[in-house]
Amino acid sequence: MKRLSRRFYSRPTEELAPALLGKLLVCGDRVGRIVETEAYLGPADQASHTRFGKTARNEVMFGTVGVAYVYFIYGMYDMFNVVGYRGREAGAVLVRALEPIAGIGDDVKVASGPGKLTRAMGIRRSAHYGADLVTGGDLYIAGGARRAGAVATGPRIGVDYAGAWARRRLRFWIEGNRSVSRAR
DNA sequence: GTTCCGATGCTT
DNA sequence: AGCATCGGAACG
Repeated sequence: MKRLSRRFYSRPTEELAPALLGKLLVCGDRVGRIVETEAYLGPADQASHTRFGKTARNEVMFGTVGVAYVYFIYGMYDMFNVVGYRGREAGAVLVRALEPIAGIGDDVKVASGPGKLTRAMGIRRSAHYGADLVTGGDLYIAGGARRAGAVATGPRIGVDYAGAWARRRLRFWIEGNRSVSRAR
């Protein structure tokens, strides 16, 4: 499978997030189709980890695009993002759900949610923080074989603290796909 | 169907 | 103290 290029990630996350739908996330011999994403922008975005500027946790969001931003939350979940933005900005796309393709069983629920998919795929902050998806390593994104369905949009999940930014339609999913996470 | 809660540890 | 979550319990 062919890795997506650096150029693919060099665009605003609100464009990158829907473009990733239907692509294949690969970690070793495990594969899932991306069916749900969220765009997180630069420091103006009050829901983004970039909103406090560059810190030890989020520094890769300000660095090379096409690199993994993996963070640990709620004491038990790793979340997988890929860095993307255009020009002198910052940002990343959170992958929220995968359709199982290979190596993770065929239970629809196993990768339906951002905390669950990292467990299913074996993605960990300790192993993959800052990993370059373009040049090498076990973790990457490849073009999908099938065409994705229609793209639906809605507010991002779990960011109600972010005021008007919480209401922007920066969540994207493949309409009707059974692996899309249920909103809370 | 809904709402609430605890788990568990890093970040600000 | 709060968190880009989740599964289960309680309730209606």
